[in-house]
Amino acid sequence: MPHPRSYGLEAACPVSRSLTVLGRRWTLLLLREAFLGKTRFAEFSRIGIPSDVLAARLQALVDEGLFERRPYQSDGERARDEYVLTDAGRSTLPIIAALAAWGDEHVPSAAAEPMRFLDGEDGRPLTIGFTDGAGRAVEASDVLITR
Amino acid sequence: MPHPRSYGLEAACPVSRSLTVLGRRWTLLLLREAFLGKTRFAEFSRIGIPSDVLAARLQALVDEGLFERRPYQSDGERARDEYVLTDAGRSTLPIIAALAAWGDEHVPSAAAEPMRFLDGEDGRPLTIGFTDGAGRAVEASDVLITR
DNA sequence: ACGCCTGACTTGGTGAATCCAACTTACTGA
DNA sequence: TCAGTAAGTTGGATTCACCAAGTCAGGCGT
Repeated sequence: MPHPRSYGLEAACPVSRSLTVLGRRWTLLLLREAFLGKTRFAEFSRIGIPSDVLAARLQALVDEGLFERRPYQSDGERARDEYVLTDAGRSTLPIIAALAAWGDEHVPSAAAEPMRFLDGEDGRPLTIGFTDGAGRAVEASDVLITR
Repeated sequence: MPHPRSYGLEAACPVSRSLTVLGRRWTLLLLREAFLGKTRFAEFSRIGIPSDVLAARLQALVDEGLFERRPYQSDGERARDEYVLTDAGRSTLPIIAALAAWGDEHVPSAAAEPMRFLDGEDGRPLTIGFTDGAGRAVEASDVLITR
């Protein structure tokens, strides 16, 4: 069973469906590492995840189409696989950004290293938030949710 | 111990700190329900969470300042407590919105009921995404992350 | 007054997910 | 040939989540 103890891929609520794929322990941190450029098993391993769990998560992320497993060879080393983000994987960036913004604001830490998001073309700092149809930002406190 | 088997409230990475508070099973779904207006134990219970886990999560959310527990009495019923979002709790809305958007886009379901976010003043539909300092939207595919 | 009902939990036992240490496999470079 | 490293796998312990059942308090019908 690929998703035991999950909310189900067929749930009506899209938050439940997302969490079925992304909600298990370590999964979102692996995506964060991938956005920071990590691709190999040993690199992901450094965040402290047990190696058996890492193997299981990487397999699941490949199966679900968030990571692509590719043969890789740097010279002088033997061939092995690397894990790179697919389009579906890359499109989780707003989730990572929203988590980072909330953590920076609401869970202070002496060791905090704030995470920054920049425009790829001109390097302007970016923030995550709500925008209307014309591309204008709207304060989160002014937003209503409807099912 | 309030956060066993977590990434730690003192982690340098804000994503890890957020997930220490928000990452356990059911927690983000309880926030979603709160945004949809639910406040009482029995209402939260309807999403399928075991009652012992619900009691533990509500207590943790109150302790961490995301929910406020308030005495509540509707006429003809006895007094009981309701759980309402604090400012810190309300500011998780971008996380919920990002999860909802990804789920709607990447985890299709026959039973899907898309989630909508509206401007509280004029009802315009809103989307979650990156904006620059001037409040203009930037495509997620053009965004760089830096540690 | 008495028992019943409902909401909000608590308890005990079970299974699943995670953790940890140790082991394996495949290749490489000395 | 031998040590070293990357990428796993395996076995056993621990923590977490699940489920059914029980508790407790206040209100209501009779």
